[in-house]
Amino acid sequence: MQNIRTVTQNFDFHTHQFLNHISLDCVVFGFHDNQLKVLLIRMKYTKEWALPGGFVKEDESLEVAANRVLKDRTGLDNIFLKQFKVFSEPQRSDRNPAVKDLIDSGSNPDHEWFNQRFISIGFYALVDFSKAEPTPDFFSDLCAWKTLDEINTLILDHSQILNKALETLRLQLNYQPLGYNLLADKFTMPELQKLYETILGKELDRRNFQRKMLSYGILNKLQERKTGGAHKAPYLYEFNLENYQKALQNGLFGGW
Amino acid sequence: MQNIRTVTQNFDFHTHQFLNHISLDCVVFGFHDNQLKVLLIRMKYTKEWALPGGFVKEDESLEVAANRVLKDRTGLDNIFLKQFKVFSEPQRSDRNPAVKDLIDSGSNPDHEWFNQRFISIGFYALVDFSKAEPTPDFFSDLCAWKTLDEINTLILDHSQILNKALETLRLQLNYQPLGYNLLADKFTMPELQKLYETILGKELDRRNFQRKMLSYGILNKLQERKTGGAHKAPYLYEFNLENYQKALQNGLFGGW
DNA sequence: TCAAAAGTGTTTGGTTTACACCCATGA
DNA sequence: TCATGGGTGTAAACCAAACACTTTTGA
Repeated sequence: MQNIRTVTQNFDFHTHQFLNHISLDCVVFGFHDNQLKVLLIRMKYTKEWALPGGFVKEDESLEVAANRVLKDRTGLDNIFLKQFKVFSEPQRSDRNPAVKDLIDSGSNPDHEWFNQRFISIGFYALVDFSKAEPTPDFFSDLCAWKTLDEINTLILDHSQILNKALETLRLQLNYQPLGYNLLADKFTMPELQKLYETILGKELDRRNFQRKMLSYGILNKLQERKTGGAHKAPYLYEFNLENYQKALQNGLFGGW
Repeated sequence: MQNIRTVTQNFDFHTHQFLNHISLDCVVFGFHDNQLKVLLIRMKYTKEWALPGGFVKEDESLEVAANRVLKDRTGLDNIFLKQFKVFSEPQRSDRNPAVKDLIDSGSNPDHEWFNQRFISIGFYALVDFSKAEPTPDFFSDLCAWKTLDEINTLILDHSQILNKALETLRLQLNYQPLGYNLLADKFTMPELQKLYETILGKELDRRNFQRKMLSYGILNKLQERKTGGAHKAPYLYEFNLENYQKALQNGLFGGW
């Protein structure tokens, strides 16, 4: 197995002037094939899976840093993202012994950087699956979408971070424009419903869902239909963003 | 005006081993005289008002640190507290020039500590007003409850932090045991209603409020009444904590 | 004794739920 | 041609909003 120096040879954290002790991790959600997906990276040498993350430069806010990280991982600008929790257990960033050896081995000038204690700010991000181009970072050899049931162990406390993000998504469903940011510009009612069902983890009545959604006045029904499916062609809709934002101020009430 | 050395003479941040760049600020809410109150401290020399806050020791999680800070400010243990947002604008902890002079003056060994960039994790806390004993910290000469309309300018971005806490409180009203933590063990229905009205910033119908609250099954009606008021003596209630917690899992729905 | 606060109940109208029928499409 | 998914409609149950009357209390 290669020395970690190879891994970090072009990445001197001290000269890059990142703030000590502070990292951020992003739970990037996408929606494809009627399934919720999460963007993960695979570490180069240990082949462990992890959430994409990064550090904060001296002149960046957390939000700017997270946008930079996400731009690197997806190629997208202006991604919708929200802080949801800071993970700060003192032992949370302790690596397991094998990985620690890897980091400490040789005369890697950055091993102290990695072995310091980090608190990590968790962000969740919503992206249009079809527009993102998953790109690994310097420490990973792969960046890919995974459905929730494809995800097993993640490094450190990343599983916990992911779970908290999911819980947050569920709670914020009526307060954040999740549909707008996760779906393509034009989408069908069944697609929107599947998104809701996936996030909520339960099935909803097709007809009542449609009635309620339309009653909010946040959708524009298009004349166009989505063809190519194996059955009756459903209408396409787009969000009326102005009304959507306004409606979210008070929450889309009624409970699902 | 005294040298800042006097202020920090017993408080060497380097030997106390706090993490660099990380601070926390607490918005402590209490409810008294049918009004929502916030705990503030007054800085010793500048007499500016601020949110109580602190720093994180090397072996503490944020939550442990926040509990320590709150124990110091109120004398209470096991306070209900929640992170709500990290404030991380690069310039947010820049002091105004006059205060900066104060900190830099003399050969104060800690002035570098104060002049570094901090990101601050915002916590809101809910306490039983009657049990808290406001106590200033090393940098303040006064710690006191303030109603919202008594609060003018706060230092740094503390006004922004306070506003965000209030917004969070409003959004979490149906998901967190606000009543349980803000009211005394026994309380009247009108008191509970006033709490809701204060947080929501609008009036509610007395009769509908009572019916809905009782329908949740989270209150135990006591035989006791609260005497001493100028009018008909209202019944006292207490929370059925088990049912309350259970009900909050799904949110107390219906919207107010 | 009376104004103000508190306890209790009813009517009304809207919303949610549950369910049925018809249409379109590719296998 | 038929199984499947999609569009649209309706009756019943439920819940929330608006509102009235009575009781208790200290000033």
